[in-house]
Amino acid sequence: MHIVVERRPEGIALTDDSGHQTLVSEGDFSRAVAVREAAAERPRWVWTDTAKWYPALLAAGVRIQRCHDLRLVDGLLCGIAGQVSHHEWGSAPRPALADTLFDFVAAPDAVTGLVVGEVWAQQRAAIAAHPAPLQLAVLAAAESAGALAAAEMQYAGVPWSADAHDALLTEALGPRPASGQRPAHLEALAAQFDALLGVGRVQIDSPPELVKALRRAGLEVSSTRSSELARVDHPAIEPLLRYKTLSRLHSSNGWHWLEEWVRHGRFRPTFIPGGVVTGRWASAGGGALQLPRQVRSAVQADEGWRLVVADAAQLEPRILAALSGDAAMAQAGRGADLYAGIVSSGAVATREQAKLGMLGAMYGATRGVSAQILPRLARSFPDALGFVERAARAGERGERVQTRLGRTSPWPTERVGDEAARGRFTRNFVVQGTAAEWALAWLAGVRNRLWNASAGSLTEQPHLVFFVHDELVVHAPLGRVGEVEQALHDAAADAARVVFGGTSVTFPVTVASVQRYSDAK
DNA sequence: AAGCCTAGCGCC
DNA sequence: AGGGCGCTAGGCTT
Repeated sequence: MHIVVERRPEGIALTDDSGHQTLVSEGDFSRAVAVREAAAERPRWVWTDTAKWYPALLAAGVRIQRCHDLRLVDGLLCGIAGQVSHHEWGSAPRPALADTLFDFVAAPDAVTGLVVGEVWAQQRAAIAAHPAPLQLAVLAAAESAGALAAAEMQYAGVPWSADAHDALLTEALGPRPASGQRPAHLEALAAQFDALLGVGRVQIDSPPELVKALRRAGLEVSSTRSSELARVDHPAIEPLLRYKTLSRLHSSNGWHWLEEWVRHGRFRPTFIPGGVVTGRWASAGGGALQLPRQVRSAVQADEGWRLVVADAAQLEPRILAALSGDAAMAQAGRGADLYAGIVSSGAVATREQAKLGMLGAMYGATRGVSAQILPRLARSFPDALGFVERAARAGERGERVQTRLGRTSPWPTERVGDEAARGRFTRNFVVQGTAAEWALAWLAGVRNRLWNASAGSLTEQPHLVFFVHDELVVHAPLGRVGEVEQALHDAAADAARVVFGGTSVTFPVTVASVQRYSDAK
């Protein structure tokens, strides 16, 4: 079922696939479709799937402040129960659920007894029955708020200068070639590589052929990975590595990408809340969460606007400090740079060691420099390191682990012999997943503050345009940059309270207001 | 031709 | 090195 939403002078018109039409006022629309919580002043829309319904509403100029997304909460609850959902939320939804938005509008009196009402009641009961109902309710609300923000960000789009993008491509690759042709700079590098390697023409784009050619030239390589090639001492390697970097730019974010994904000065990726098992978002279309630094100078605010770019500093180690209640690590994080604080504590000698060691602790490093540093960190921060160790042991025993707000890791696969891998996964899950919760709370807090400060069209006000795990970008009119910066700081402080219910760990965010994304850091 | 897999690399 | 992703190209199978 697809519903077309149109805003008209007399109200909001909804038309379904069969041409059946309903007309409601904006106020009635909200009241009819939303299930109003008894104690809440603001209506909360309860619907099957934000990603399915909200885009049409946004296109019609309707903004929704709060919702409960049945699909996403179903995912949370099924994850906790260790089960697979019996609902069909995908492309072929169960008719009774898929049609409910329209049913609510068409029959606003019949609130009780409708399927959406039933599923919602079941979900509320399941949350209430959970050992930590308050945390889980927060998670459900945050997940749902994220879904609203995701749809709004796609609607608004990332402001993108196609001219600047084209210019940087031309600078790096040479003029745009005819379709299917290799850009001049790539052509030159490939020729240079062939000449220096001296074994004839090499199919440089084919890893197996490339390995064979390198070995023919007497180089001991087992792959074409850049990190392995970089260790090889041969004059042909430098142009090869340069070729690989530029070829990557060309194929992943070149002219073809630009034509495919940027329209009318906006890049509109689909954000997928909860798309990753840990609760992180995924994306689809244009590789939004892998936007290379190389092209970020093409992300440019509109005339008279700014990009307010905010980044949570050392989010994951701070999350670990709060999760574990490690007072020494909380102390190390009192300043703007937690890694510098670890150095000041005397645990390690350099910031690089602090960073490497903490990443190793959270990812489960077993070898190399990172693993060597671990014992020293464990002496200085036994609670933090003990916390991830316990999560790892649980995973190795085949158990599941939880984030702070209750998102639960999946049951491990049956394969024998992968205990160590399971331990690394659960070790990281608790930190990455709780960091995702903090970021979601931050995002929702920023969104609420922007909402409360604005009326009217979404894109005429300061609005979120981009979110990558621990970083937010708001597109804001020049005159409102100050309040947006404040909102980003305030929401970060709130997020710590929302997720941890109070912690001595601080979560500083760096904020930069810039014309181009690339100028943010 | 379409779908799946792997290698490799971009991001956090 | 070690966690989580998406995407592209090449190369395979169907």
